[in-house]
Amino acid sequence: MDVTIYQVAERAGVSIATVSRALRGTGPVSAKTREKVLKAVQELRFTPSRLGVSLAEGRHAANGIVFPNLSGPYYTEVLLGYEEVASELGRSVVILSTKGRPNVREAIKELAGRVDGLVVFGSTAPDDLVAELVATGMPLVFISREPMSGADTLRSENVESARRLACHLQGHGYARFAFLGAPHQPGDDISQRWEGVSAVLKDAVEPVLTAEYTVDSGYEAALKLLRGRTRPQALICSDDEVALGALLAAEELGLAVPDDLAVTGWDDIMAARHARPALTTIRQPMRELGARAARALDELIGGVRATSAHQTLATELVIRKSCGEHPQEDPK
Amino acid sequence: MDVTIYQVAERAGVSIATVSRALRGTGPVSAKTREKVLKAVQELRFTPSRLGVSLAEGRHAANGIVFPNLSGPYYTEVLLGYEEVASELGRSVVILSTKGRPNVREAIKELAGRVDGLVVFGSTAPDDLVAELVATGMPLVFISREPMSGADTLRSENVESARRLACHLQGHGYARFAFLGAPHQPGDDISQRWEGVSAVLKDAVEPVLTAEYTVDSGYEAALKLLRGRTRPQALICSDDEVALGALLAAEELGLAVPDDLAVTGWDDIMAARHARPALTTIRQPMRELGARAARALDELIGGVRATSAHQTLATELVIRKSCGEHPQEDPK
DNA sequence: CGCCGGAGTGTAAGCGCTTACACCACCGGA
DNA sequence: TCCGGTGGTGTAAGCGCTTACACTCCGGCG
Repeated sequence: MDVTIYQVAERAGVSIATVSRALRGTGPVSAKTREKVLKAVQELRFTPSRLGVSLAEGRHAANGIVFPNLSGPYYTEVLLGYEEVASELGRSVVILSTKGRPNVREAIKELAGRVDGLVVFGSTAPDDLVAELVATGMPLVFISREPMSGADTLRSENVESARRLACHLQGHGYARFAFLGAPHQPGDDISQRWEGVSAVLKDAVEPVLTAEYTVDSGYEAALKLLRGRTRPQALICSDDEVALGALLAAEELGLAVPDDLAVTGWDDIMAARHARPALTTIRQPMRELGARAARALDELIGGVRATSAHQTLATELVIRKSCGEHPQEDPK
Repeated sequence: MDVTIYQVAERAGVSIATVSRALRGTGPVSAKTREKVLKAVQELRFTPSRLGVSLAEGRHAANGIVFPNLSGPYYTEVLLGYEEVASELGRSVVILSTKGRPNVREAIKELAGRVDGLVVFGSTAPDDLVAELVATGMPLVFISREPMSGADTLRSENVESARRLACHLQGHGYARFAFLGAPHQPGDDISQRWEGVSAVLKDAVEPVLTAEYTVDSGYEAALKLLRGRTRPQALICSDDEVALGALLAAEELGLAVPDDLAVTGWDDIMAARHARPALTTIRQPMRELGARAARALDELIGGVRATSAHQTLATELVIRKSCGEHPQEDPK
């Protein structure tokens, strides 16, 4: 910007303190003076410098968020919910995508330096960096990470949801299952999903790795798997994108879904509804996740705790065509 | 943050000027002194305050971007390309979504106050606000807005692409068309697409309004249209989401796509590929759009113009199943 | 032997605000 | 009439940096 509070003060014939008070409504200012100030502000098109304000106030009035990428709808939706609430609370949001970035540590620290608090997706920051951040005392919310002290955590429910899904598939009468997902770390969403699925299906389910959580890697993995001798009857995919890839693979191999093969996803992204057959999947409240993160951060920053430090949000099983035609209702 | 340059200076037994010089590499510092400073920095875990640096340097090292929402993949992809390049250039990105926000003007001004430059999607800011922003002299890049002076503009090609699509459909032998799109303003993407389509198809195409650019409104509009007496043979949709809605409507009415009805989209979002029939559509280089915006802004801020102030990016016609089985090749 | 110039460092003036504190009227009550 | 308040305002001290400028050594040169 250009025009400063000094110019306004001079034009209005008052001191800068008075201008500040008139503008922010702190402290008493006579009606006449206020008017003069406002007039000068108008004429000069004065906007207080954010930098000056922040430096003096000692706060950025901004929040950060760190996510791996935005290609799928998952992070996007969370981000959207986050931005909406953050800006309701008067905070701008600064984003950082770590995908394909060489210097994640630096970038995250840099980001931390320009915000009052940070939301971090579990998968994006290595443990030691997390510890370092926590040590600084900065308000922090982690999404999909194991509860820890020194920071809030937030995630949607996985284990029980996975159980429900597995039971539902069992109800269809399938006996051989595969679980398609990239290598996962202890405590992340995927490993929780696996935990739920394998608890129900026991030996009947086999874990299969994919390279990533993308359509292409889902396609590759499914292709390989389905060409094998003992083809599973149902593919439980760790997310919708992998499932879409599996659908593509099945199509290519001439397998009918769901008659020859059932496929399920996770997240209920947009394409899940439009795929044919439409994907049976588990809907995560992604927007809500973002919104809660923003609120939790705000409380952390403000120092008033109204909500719990560690939240788990409920999910919903969305039954469409890809798991079979006549589902018997979920037994449990 | 907590520890300041003064503490570092004291611990290292030097002045703050020397600390600053040692850290930034401006001005001469003896090896011994540098070492002392770095040691103190380590021990104290000092990180320069972004606010202090910015205030002194007179720059934010941050860019803003204003978009309507993130629900579709279009803005998301642009954002992603933007963030990637911006951060390569050493700039953070601050986002602002205008969807459903009451005080857009204030929000945009506030955003403008915390960045060095702004990317704005054409549809989000009213003309007078645009003028106001331009008047401030702030570096500005508008996406999908008519070229103007005082700011860069960037968009992907529409008119010729629309022509190509229309010709392709004509090649299928269709004679009655409808163009599905929300009310558009002069100069925006949709009106350019309509321009291209109607230039080729003339009276054979009828414009049909949708409430928004969403699956639901596409569905509604298509349902109404397809129930009418003279059903069009091909639906040219203004974007993929509308087209997906149209697909749903056709399915509900028992119309086979593409045998009974051809449908096309625009953007080539993820779901376009996975819909069945897969959508014929026009692929925009969304990521590239964002990347270019970031670079243009950087040049604007730096004052070095390497690229043109007004760019138009080429698109690609992606032919899939939804427009018909045996396309004769595009005549033009 | 006196000077010049450059390396190395410190001092202090900003950058644009907020706000504690001091100050000055002026009013009403004793 | 005097005094304690209080509304209204200015002064100045930060907030955490960067950097122009001044200063001090020293080595090298004439």
